[in-house]
Amino acid sequence: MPRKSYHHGDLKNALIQAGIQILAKEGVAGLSLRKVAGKAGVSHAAPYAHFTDKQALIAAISTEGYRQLYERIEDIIRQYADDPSKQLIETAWTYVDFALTDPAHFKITFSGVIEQEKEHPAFVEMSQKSFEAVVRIVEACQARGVLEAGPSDLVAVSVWSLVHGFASLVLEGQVSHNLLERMSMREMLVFSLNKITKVPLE
Amino acid sequence: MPRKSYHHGDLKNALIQAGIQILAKEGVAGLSLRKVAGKAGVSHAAPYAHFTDKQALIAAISTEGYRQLYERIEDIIRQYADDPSKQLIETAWTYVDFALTDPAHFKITFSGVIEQEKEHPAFVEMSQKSFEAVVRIVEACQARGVLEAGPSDLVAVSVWSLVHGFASLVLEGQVSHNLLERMSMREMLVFSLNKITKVPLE
DNA sequence: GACAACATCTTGACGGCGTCAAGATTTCCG
DNA sequence: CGGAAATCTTGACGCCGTCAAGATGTTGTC
Repeated sequence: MPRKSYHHGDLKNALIQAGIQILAKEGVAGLSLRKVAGKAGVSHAAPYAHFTDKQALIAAISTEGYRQLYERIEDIIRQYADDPSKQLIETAWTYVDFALTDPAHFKITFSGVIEQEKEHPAFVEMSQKSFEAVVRIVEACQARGVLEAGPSDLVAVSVWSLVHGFASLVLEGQVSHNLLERMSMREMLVFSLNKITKVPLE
Repeated sequence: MPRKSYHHGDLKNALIQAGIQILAKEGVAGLSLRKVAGKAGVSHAAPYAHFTDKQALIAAISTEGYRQLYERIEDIIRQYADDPSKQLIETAWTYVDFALTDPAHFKITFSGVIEQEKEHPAFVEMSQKSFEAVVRIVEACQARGVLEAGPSDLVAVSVWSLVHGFASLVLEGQVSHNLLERMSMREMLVFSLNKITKVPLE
């Protein structure tokens, strides 16, 4: 798809999308600036007009991953406005589902591929917004007696740890074949979540 | 430190150790085969006599990370042979401590940097042995009523998820400064662990 | 409407990287 | 002792991230 004009028009977003596609097809190791540029139909150095270096592009791709997660969480909160247990489960599952559906994008977003994250304010902002959404869900669960009382940010760290850890273990294939024959991913996730709730979910 | 003879003698292990040192000083991004070779005092292609490619060296470094963790877990099990609660806490803490002490080595070992892990049997074996050690601790905890009954491998996945997730969040700086002022890492970890035990630990 | 400043993109170059092939050196074993 | 095998070096290849210089298009100003 060649472009008509010398200027691309929306190269920055095109590069981010190209990057996400390359991640899906070739994994984290296959992601290079030159391939991303090629896929967007520009020369190998064109990305430097929009990103200071490769890390900046990775940060943008990660930010987009966080943004997608955040949107889904907000949708779930709205959809189950009066059912905090459901909010908790579905948010946890959407996280694990992200990991299973787009492993490389998940890894680059949530598994510390990005270094010096402090230098990428947009990334920090999206990660904080997502965490705050989890805190809101935790507070709603506490109000209904689904989770024990206590500092909501602290409880949110526990919940977030459990879910992130589970997704990581699944991605790394550390969850044994034996176990997977006995129950589904979702059942295992709910089993784990039930360990930290006062009331059984689902 | 030049070597006397043409042959190195123990180049394979020297390369692994050189890799671990480079990880500590320059992080995951700074790890290259050529630098590892240089640090070991051999030419840039010498590693290929011992590793089929860079992934194989990374797998060996990861296996060594898992081996160190496994040894510490076994020590803890022996040291607290009649106190499963202590085994659980100390094993969890040694995992988080690894992440804090040697972040890059931890990431490369436990955060899915290695691809196609099935092709590296030594790595798979060490990861299974470590998981089985956790299963043993879980079973001991269940026998004492510290953890609820249920399939021990399933409960172990919950515990392992929580601990791995917590370590990852800490490494990525997702645990807020605000929270860290109120309590220590270890207190947060114990707080989370207490959520999944029947009896308070510590 | 001209033109200057600016943003965007191309071209070409550099060193570092993973990898491979060919050959040198040393060790091992019959 | 002598050849086979293991180990290491040298040199090359293409891909990579990055930078500098210049070409091209856009925008704002008088």
